[in-house]
Amino acid sequence: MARLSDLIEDFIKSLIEDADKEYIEIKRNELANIFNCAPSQINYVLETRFNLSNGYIIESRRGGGGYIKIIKRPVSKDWMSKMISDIGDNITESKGRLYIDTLLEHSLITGREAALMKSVLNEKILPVAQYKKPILRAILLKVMLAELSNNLMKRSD
Amino acid sequence: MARLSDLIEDFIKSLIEDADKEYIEIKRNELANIFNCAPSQINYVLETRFNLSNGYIIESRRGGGGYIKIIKRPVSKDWMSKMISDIGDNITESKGRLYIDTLLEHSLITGREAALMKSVLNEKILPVAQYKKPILRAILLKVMLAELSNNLMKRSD
DNA sequence: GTAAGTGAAAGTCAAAGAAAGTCAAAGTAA
DNA sequence: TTACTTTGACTTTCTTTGACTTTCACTTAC
Repeated sequence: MARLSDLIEDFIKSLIEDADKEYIEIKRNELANIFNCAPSQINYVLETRFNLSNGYIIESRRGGGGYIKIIKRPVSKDWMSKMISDIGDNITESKGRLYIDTLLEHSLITGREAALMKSVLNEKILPVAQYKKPILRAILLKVMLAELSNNLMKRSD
Repeated sequence: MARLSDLIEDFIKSLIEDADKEYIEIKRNELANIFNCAPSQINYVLETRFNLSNGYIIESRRGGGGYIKIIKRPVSKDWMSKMISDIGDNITESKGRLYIDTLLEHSLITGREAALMKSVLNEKILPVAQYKKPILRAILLKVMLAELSNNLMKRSD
């Protein structure tokens, strides 16, 4: 018996397939209704199947007219995607800067974008325990790369 | 299903676009009538979408011949430092996005920079305890704003 | 002319409504 | 047993509505 979560996962993936955008928007309650399950089941599927390391970014809003937006990072063989998988679960500030410099050298980002990206990797500013900084930094860097990757894709087919 | 507030927001923004001044004047009741909503809905939109940190100033007068004047105020670098002190020690994702949208609207940053900045604020990706997210977010946003402000300084005069 | 009254605005605030989020307990499968 | 799923009660956030208040320009009474 297929798991409900798997069915929902497939359903969402087919929605993304069919969309001509790189993202879809759903209503949590509607979806829960279709599958006749608790709304929080949807959150579970999103957390386990559509997280960053699976190549997705989730954005949402509560209240009237609320929504959940599921953004798929293009999985191609380009620089960006490779970098993202290269980075792994943790990274030092200096290594992070190297990645950013590489993008800059190849003119994939502007100087200001590079500066912006480096600013958040700054060891000094991250308000978490020392040992967690490389982890947080890796996540921040990856989410920025994912965003850029989306953005570059849009631009030049 | 677009939110009423968003429709009203867009409507007001297009009015400002079309005007050749940096402000427009509306009648609250007329506008409420166009959108078939409670007049106080207009106040809600003004408070949430056209406030100071969004780069707008509201002036109004009650009584017969009353009006609401919405002024789009030119935003510049020194304004960014004001933003930074406005933010305080913690901020929600949606408020953070508003700050970024303001910079974009006033052409201080590019769309890609905005996307980059927003990606880092994403509630879902921050790998810290729930209650710490607004704190981390505030730090990240402020450091990015500081970087930008620095960058803008260098560039023009 | 001034004061009081009148109606036409806009303002305030709190309650109701509409989503989504969280968390932990209970259920299942490997 | 252990890890993964499902469920549901409760919370938080954002929006919409409406009753009530305040302010202002204009009349009317004196």
